[in-house]
Amino acid sequence: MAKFNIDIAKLELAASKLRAISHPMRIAIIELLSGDKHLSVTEIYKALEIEQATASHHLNILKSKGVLISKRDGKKIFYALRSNTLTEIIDCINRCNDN
Amino acid sequence: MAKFNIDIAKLELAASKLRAISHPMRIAIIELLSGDKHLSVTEIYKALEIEQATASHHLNILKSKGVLISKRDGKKIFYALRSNTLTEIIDCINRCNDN
DNA sequence: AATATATATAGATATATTTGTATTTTCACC
DNA sequence: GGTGAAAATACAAATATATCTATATATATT
Repeated sequence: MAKFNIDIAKLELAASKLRAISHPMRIAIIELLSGDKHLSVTEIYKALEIEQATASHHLNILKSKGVLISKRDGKKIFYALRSNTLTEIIDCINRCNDN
Repeated sequence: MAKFNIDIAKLELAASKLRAISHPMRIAIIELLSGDKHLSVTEIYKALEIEQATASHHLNILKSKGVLISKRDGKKIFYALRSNTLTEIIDCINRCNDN
């Protein structure tokens, strides 16, 4: 028995969630959606000036990790933040720029 | 001018900090050091059952991103959390397991 | 200075992530 | 059913990360 009990599964889970938001483009998406905005994939990839497929890929990562939710309306699919605590975490990290 | 002003440098900075803690082993290190503990590299790599070089590598990443501080005492170098807000962030992420 | 211990670094390999291009699916409308 | 728009998926290439083994550096002790 180690002095420190390692729960690999728990660590992987926490890491995978953090990894989901550890990317400049995905942080940009989160910031873009902050303020309870609901935007379509087209609006998002045009605002961020990236390929449609790239946007779709990042949106999928964020959704699969529970950061975003999506709702179809006709041909469009609107993405939004599932909770704004995420925005707060990003803000917090940004504020810690004192190193 | 885009509707959304993108500050790449700021996004990269935030992402790089998040990436620093987005790894199971590095989260384990943070948890191991939480509670204001000061541990040597040897204590850390033995507790986590990883190679010395691997531990050194992760410790360096965490230190260079301002997560950890280190202080030499004789032959040993002790690492500690620079601030425990990091632990709080990890806790918060862990608590959000409701997806 | 020689030796032992603690940590860091280098280099190679393996693995994961990101991105672009092309294709496919889903839906609305005619 | 055919067509066009919106989004997702597949695949390949480029890039980044992680890990191992080996080696180097720093410090203390004799």
